Amino acid sequence: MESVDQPRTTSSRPYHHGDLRNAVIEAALSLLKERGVEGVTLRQCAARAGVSHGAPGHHFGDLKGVLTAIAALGFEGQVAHQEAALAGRTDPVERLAAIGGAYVGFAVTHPAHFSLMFRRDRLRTDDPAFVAASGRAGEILLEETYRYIGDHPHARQFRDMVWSIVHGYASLLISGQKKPPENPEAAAFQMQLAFLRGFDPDTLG
Amino acid sequence: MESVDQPRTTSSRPYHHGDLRNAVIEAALSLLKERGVEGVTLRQCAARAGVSHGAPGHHFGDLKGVLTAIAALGFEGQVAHQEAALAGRTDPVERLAAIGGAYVGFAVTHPAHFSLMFRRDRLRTDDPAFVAASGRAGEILLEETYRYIGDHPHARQFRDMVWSIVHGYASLLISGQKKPPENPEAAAFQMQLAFLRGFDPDTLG
DNA sequence: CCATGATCTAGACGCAGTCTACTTTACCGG
DNA sequence: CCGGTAAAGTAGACTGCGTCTAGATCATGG
Repeated sequence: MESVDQPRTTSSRPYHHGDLRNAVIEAALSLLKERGVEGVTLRQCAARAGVSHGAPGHHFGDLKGVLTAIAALGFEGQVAHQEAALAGRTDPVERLAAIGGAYVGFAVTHPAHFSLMFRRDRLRTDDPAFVAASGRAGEILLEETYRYIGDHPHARQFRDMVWSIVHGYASLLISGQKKPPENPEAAAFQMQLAFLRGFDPDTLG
Repeated sequence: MESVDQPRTTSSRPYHHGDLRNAVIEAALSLLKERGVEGVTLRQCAARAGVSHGAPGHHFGDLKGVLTAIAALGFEGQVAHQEAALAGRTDPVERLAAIGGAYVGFAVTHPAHFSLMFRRDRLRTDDPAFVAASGRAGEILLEETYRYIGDHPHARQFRDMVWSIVHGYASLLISGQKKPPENPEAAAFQMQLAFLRGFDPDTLG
């Protein structure tokens, strides 16, 4: 049981790491899971990757660079989770509800990662990879909205309502403001289903 | 134009401040507004209050204590804003929509303060004042929900939907995920109104 | 009037981000 | 094959932070 915070070995380690960028990201992800957003530091990432404290800077510029990179991975993971939840479903209502359920499911399963994704102050929000990943997350919701209500004049407004509900629900659970049910993903799925069945989009305007 | 980060004067300042607790809170609030949550530090609070860097600790224990105190003030301010929005309104639908609008209005007007209120990692969430203030914020929403749908079997579930929508909308605006409309409070009011008019609570269950 | 406790100061410690100068090494054109 | 150049990594310094400690100051009640 060796301490994971120390360099692997001081002897016979090559001067160049070889794949430091990925090693730092790996370290950042483990720190994020174990210690939350504030626990991700450049020096700890360097230690876990077995390099000097300044090394990560050459690949990411600064801490924001690292956090932005793993935030983008967060959006990708969330989208992947959503796409998995869609698999095999054909009913547009169920698909939209499944998207929402997966949104919340990802959030409660990876609370620190989810939080980071919306921590504007800690991210470089104009980073191309981040923009692409977060943009895709919004698109998948819009696509399923169109599948549900077609070319409705207020489709975007409707999407924003759906988005607000699931994002708000996830945020309230994570912040401890609302106590989580046994199965948050299923609860979110049901809530979304209830909303879709009970709400008439033609009311918008 | 003297720097506000420095002690007021080093000469003729009494050894004891007299009202340091309030001075620190005042300093913390200004730092929060100017520099965001991460900009609120014990040392900066001390400097703005004109005392030594260790002095705030005697009144708040640690940084979490200061942040918790101003987070509680945040909930109180939000509730006050909501109650002001209720003034003169009698229609239960409009009242509930106004609560939601004020919820979002407070958030976009005081984004850093709003963010802090839900930053569990930076707060002592079992602090009595914090518990009371945040609890009151949930109650006012529940009260207006009851006024709207009466003693409905799924009143709490309905409240959670309303809460999720406004909280999610506010969060998406603040995190920059959704671009804000001209008047966010009015937009939230309208969205809430649309939701209440278009959604049938009896669908729940 | 004085002792006691609350309040405040000042210094130290460790950890953080970031900057700089320097070392090591990969690689590419000749 | 070789040498120069740029990338990658090291090590130290600097500042700011939270927090702890020992000591100074002062208000207050007995």
